[in-house]
Amino acid sequence: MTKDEILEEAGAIIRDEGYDMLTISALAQRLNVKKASLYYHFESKENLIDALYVHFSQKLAHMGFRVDFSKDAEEILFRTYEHWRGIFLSPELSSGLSLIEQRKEIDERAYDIYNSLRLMIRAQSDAVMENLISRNRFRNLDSFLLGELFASSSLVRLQGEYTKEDDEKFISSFASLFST
Amino acid sequence: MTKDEILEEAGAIIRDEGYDMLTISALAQRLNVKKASLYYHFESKENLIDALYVHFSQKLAHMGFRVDFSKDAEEILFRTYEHWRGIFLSPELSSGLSLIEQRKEIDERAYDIYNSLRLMIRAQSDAVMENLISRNRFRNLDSFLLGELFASSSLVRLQGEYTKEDDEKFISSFASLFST
Amino acid sequence: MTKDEILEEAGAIIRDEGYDMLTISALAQRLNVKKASLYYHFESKENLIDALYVHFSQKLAHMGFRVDFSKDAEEILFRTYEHWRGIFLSPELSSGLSLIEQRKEIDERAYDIYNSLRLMIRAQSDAVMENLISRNRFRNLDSFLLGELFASSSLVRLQGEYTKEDDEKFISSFASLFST
Amino acid sequence: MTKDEILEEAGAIIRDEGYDMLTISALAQRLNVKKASLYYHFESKENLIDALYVHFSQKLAHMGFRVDFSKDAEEILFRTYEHWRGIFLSPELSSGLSLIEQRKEIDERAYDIYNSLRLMIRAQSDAVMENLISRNRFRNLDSFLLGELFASSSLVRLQGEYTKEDDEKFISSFASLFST
DNA sequence: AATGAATGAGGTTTCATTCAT
DNA sequence: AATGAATGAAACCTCATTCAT
Repeated sequence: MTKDEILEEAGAIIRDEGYDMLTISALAQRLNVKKASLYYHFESKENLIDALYVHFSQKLAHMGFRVDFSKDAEEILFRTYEHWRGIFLSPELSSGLSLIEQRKEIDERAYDIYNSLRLMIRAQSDAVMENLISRNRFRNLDSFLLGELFASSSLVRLQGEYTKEDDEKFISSFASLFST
Repeated sequence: MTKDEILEEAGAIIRDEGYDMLTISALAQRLNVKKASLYYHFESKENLIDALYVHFSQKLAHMGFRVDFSKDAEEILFRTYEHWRGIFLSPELSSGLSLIEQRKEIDERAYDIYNSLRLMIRAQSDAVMENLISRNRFRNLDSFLLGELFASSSLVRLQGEYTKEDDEKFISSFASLFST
Repeated sequence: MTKDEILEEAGAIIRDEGYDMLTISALAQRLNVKKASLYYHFESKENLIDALYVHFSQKLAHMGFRVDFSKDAEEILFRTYEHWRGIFLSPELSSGLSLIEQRKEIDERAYDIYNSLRLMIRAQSDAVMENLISRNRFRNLDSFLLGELFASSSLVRLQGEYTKEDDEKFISSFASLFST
Repeated sequence: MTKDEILEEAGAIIRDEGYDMLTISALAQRLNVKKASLYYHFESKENLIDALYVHFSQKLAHMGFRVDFSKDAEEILFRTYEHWRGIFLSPELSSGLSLIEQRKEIDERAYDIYNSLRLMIRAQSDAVMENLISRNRFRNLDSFLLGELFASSSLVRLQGEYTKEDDEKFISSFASLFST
């Protein structure tokens, strides 16, 4: 049993059953290990949770963002959205996001990560808008405003339950709204 | 001590310290009452939490929405946003929102309320957009799309830490982007 | 079950089995009570131990000292010694003394009580010597020195295992050594 | 790491933090070694504690007692006292004494050592008194009683916090009290 | 309407110990 | 000679709950 395996399982509990259900007992049981064994790897539960934040934080930081800007506007928006969707739905990251979501109002560590994720998405959205405008695919509008509109709408969609079709319709509408 | 006082204090704990810190002991202590006394008012903790959801749900339902559509577009958007802001920041509702936020991925009751709040905001946003378009204050665009853009951006803003000035700048930009 | 009963039993464990054997589990078992019940009466184990020191301290303070100085020297010394013996052997106080003995080098609370007990005995010893000298029953010697000799010898005896006969022989020898 | 180093450190824990704080974990930590390593040197904790008693016992046995009886009474008493003081204050022995002190009422091994130490001091005290009397430096009094008085007073002093000056004053008073 | 007293279950953590390496 | 990894038992403590008063 490695630290990472423990963290992965801890994340799964938080995602599936809620932060308050993450107990050392439950964690040990799911890992087929005795409670005391966990204390060989982590000094305390608090310590483990801390590692959980760091773990997720690092994974997030490793999510590179590359978009092929030679495609048309709708395609670019779609790929951007898909990139973010990949973050929110990846089994690797979903548990971290669930932790953040549940704790962001309570725990500063969670809030900080939540914030930096939000800012990252916003920055990428802004960059895409600027590019689309500079390449004349979008009309010459306030790229900062478009960035916020696209980022926020995407964020809300990613946290809700939308069908892929509906997402596509939204992106297509968004693209045509601002296209040249 | 009334049921409402208990619920209010329970909400405060959830908002200030987190859902997992809502314990009968903590609640009793904050109310200067003995633990056993709480069982006179609520059959169980589960019961109390249930009442908490109902309590918040009812308060939400009582938030009427009236906008004076004779004003100009920016003013209408601003008042709409302020209405939502009132919900998110009111001391009465903030603890309920915190509960919803923390539990919406775990507890169906929370998810349902979260969803209906989201849909309510969305519906109001749509209605405003339709009205602005029908009154020729906004160009004849897809009201459903504009509704989503405004609602989502507002939602994200309301959950983050934006200054009033920044909010105003956003609304003004939004208005001028789609104005006739 | 009262606080005093708990403290009494806790003292018994310390006396009979040692300070390190005073556990909440053992205590509950001896009291025919569940562990959790003890936490209704004391916030924590530390808290309970604190109460134990106070409990013993108060009992000590209530030990009045009265000697009839009309008797002869040997009788007075003997009664004084018996008074101290009463402290060390009384079932009520013995457990407290055992706690003090075991912890006086480690725990300041214990050291303070130990010290005040030692000083009390010394002060009574001094007073007896002064009286015996002033009444011409003892020769005109350094009462302060005699006080220390009698107090120290008594203290050592009370902590060891001496027979009553041996104690009496000691006191009689001591009396005749300094008598007029 | 040798057995002796382990015992030394174990003694230090007992002296500084108390018998109940002597744990394998704490011991390993202070020795910058992993817990499991200690089991290479000692079969069990009980075993180690046993060794601790033996260790101390042997050290005690090696404390030779020699006094130059050609000196005057005060000097002889002083040297005797200093010899005992050396035992109680030596860094080598202090931790063993602390162990004995804490456990003498609980653990027979501790009680036996405590007793033999007490008897050794008493025997030495008696011998000194006999010698002083036989050499006419002390009056012809009950050497057995004087032995007890000096031994007990010294013992109490050595366990308390007396200044060197005060000790000297006591010895000088004691000497003049019984001198020819 | 409130509480004193108790409890079973389960929480986090520490303990001494083992064993393969 | 030492350690990484694990564990059963037991430590302290908190939880929601009950019930007679």
